[in-house]
Amino acid sequence: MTERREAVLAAVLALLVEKGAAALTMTAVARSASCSKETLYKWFGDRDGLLTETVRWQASKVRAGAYDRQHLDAGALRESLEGFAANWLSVISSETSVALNRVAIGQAETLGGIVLANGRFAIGERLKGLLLDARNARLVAFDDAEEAFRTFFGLVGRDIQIRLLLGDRFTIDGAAIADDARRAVQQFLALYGATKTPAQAG
Amino acid sequence: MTERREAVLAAVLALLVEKGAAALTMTAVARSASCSKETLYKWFGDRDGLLTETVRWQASKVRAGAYDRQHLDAGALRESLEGFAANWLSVISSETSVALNRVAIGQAETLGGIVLANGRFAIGERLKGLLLDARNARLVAFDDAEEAFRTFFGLVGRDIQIRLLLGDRFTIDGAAIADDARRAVQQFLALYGATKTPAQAG
DNA sequence: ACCGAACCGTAACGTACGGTACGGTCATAT
DNA sequence: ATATGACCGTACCGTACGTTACGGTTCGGT
Repeated sequence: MTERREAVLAAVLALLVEKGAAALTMTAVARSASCSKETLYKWFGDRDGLLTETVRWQASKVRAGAYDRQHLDAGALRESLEGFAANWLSVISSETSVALNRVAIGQAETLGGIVLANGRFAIGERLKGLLLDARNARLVAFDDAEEAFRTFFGLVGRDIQIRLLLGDRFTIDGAAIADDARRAVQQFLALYGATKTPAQAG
Repeated sequence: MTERREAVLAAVLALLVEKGAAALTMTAVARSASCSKETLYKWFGDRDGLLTETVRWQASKVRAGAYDRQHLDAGALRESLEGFAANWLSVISSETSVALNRVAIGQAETLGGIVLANGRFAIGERLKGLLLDARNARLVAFDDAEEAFRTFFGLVGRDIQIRLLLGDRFTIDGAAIADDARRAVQQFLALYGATKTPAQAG
């Protein structure tokens, strides 16, 4: 991935965020990236290839949220879960993510799988690892890690992503994300925590 | 709303579900509905009007899930919540809803608001009514009905809608919906129920 | 100095689609 | 019987966009 290539993809992303998918014409990309259309086609094949490359590139930047596998006690678990939750919330509420998910949904056949693999399923695998470790440490109890993760996913994301995708003006700043993450983890541990925590939440 | 009009909107919906938004050309609609393009433009103004009308029409069909306000005890509450949950799950997992949400997301400026108003916010208002009644009856405890509803929303929907929107092949039959609804309500009541229910779930 | 590759800017091409126009048909009303 | 109007099918128009082609420029290698 050369630097010039990344500049082009960054231009695609910027256009997507600012003007929406409809305005993302090859001409607009070429002008915005100060490159010729011929170069775009030589590098990316066609419009679909350019979009695919952009989605992949952005997805590769989102990777984050590994947790510390050492000494997993209740506090470390909570902290790791909150880290996952806050990171995930900041991703899905970012303008970039919203714009990219919009185009991926518009071309679910070709792009949806990429976004799913790098988003929902990537975080699922990482989080399930944490959950299984936590279960081994008798910190949580569940039968099915996948189901436990899906509940966590729901408690964290709630209605945020669909509202943003559907155009609801909706700003959520860092403090709100931190609060949301804490609440979601609190609720998750109330449901799955092996140590009895008060069921009251919200 | 005349019958012929509905037939046209039904054709739009069918095209949307079968072929996707990209194949939804005015010519295709006219052919599929066995009407002329001129009629389409006379009736609906332009393509956007046709889409808007279709979204509105479908939204008007989704209204459901009023609950029985009489004698709200723990059993009736659980039953009503499960009814909401199952209804909501069946809606968002239907091919029609997926297709319609896809186009609405693709045109979030014009269509997203309609879908939000008739989906997320409509069910929110109805469910908050139930939750407030339940709180009056000392069946649940929360400070903010909106927040409680959003948690319910997350526990019910989890990752289903985003996965379907992004093209994940994902069938969920009536039995699975019923199971999911029961689990979600169980978890919700574990978090918000005033009567102490076992926090164990999943 | 010169070559070739890569690239830029722009023009051009083909096509597909939104929107309009028009002739023909059928039903209803007078 | 005839007129009116709604509607169908199709042809047509203008435009926008994906894609290709081409002339000019820059730049590293020899």
